Amino acid sequence: MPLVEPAPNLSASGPDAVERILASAKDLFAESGFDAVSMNAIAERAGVSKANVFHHFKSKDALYLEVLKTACNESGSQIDQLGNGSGTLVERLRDFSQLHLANILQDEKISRLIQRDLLENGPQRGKEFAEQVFGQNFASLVNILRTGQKKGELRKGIDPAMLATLLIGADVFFFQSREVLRHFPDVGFTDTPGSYSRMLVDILLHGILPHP
Amino acid sequence: MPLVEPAPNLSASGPDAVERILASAKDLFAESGFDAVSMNAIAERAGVSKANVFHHFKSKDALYLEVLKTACNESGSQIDQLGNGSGTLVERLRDFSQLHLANILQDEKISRLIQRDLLENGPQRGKEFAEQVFGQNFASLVNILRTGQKKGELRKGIDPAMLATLLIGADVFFFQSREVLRHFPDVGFTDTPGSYSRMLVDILLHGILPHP
DNA sequence: CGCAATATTGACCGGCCGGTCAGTCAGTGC
DNA sequence: GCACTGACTGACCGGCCGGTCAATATTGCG
Repeated sequence: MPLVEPAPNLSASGPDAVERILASAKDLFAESGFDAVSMNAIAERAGVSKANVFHHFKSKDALYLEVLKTACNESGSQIDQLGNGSGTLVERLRDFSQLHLANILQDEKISRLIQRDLLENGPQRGKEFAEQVFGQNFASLVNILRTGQKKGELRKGIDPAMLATLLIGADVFFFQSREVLRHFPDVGFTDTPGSYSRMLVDILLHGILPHP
Repeated sequence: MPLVEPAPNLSASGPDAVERILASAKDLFAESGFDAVSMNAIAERAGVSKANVFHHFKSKDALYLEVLKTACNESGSQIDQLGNGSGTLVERLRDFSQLHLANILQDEKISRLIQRDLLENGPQRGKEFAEQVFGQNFASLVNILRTGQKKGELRKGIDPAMLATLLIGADVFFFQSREVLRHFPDVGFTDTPGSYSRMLVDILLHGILPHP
């Protein structure tokens, strides 16, 4: 694919070469995917020679995995504050929804990278992500919901895992489909994630039927 | 006389070579993405020579666009029945949710293909898809919701476009995240899309708070 | 049948790919 | 000065890439 890249924003000097290589690789992999990015391109963007990239990372796969690993760590540490929330379940849901969407949008590159990797590496990678990256966060979200449900703050018929899936899925879908949604004349929330999040929680809390 | 090719599931004879090429390309592009698939691989899978592929399609891009075009047509014609639904808005929502998810899951390849293309071709492709593929379906879904709202079947504060986004997004997220969700011990609906769909509509209709 | 149009092919091209290698260079301890 | 180390480089490799082409098989039609 052509995909002309803009000016290589990473100049030759600056942080360590290794960091520059990792940053370039993250950007390029997130933009265009593993196969579409050449080691040459990564080296050029980082301002080093291709051979130097191979000096620091023993193969393209190793570099990719390193990029993915750091991306996952960054992504994972973001939502740790989730458990700290106090107040009613409703308040915590509002906070979570807002914070979660903001985190996704904040580092687009990481989100795209993970999304792309899941798409390309199928079920096996799905399992790895589930167990090593998202598992804890999802489980703790489910636990919060389940506790709230036992205290009567949540309707009995609700499956907490289903609700958690919906909360996360709505944000992920918003992120990845923004460029499509933007062109639907009926959609007015593409550029105001805050209002999207508010409407989401409102619907989840009260439903869409009249006379709540 | 092309002797019988060993492994590929599409043997040499059968439908026209063009159709075999399109089918192979669709499978491979959906599996691995544009850049990761070589014309040689497509040709082998289709049981023809690479040169023959170039005889029928003037370039790799042209072949890809053709695949995408047919995939979009298939995908688009599926949801046409949406407008036919009669009965209350609630019934129509149930039907739509069930049908929509089933359609996504039915031809996984098409879904993956479109998802991948949106990821790789950015905003420009997003606009094309919005205008040429999904626009009508989305607009008609929004119209159904808006009409129901005017008749009082839908709470007043609800944004119909938001609800439509949520309906579609929940299904899309379910499809693309199944391989992750499957490994969360709390999640029990990964292999029963019907129950997912039911729970989704239930939450959307009645909300999650007690005493509806 | 003959004959043109089409379908199909293997051989081939320049170019880029991931990766290797011999070697340069700056720093450091002795 | 000297030996050693690790960062770094340009040149190079075999192999595959998308794409071309002349030649051949196959078909359809008068």
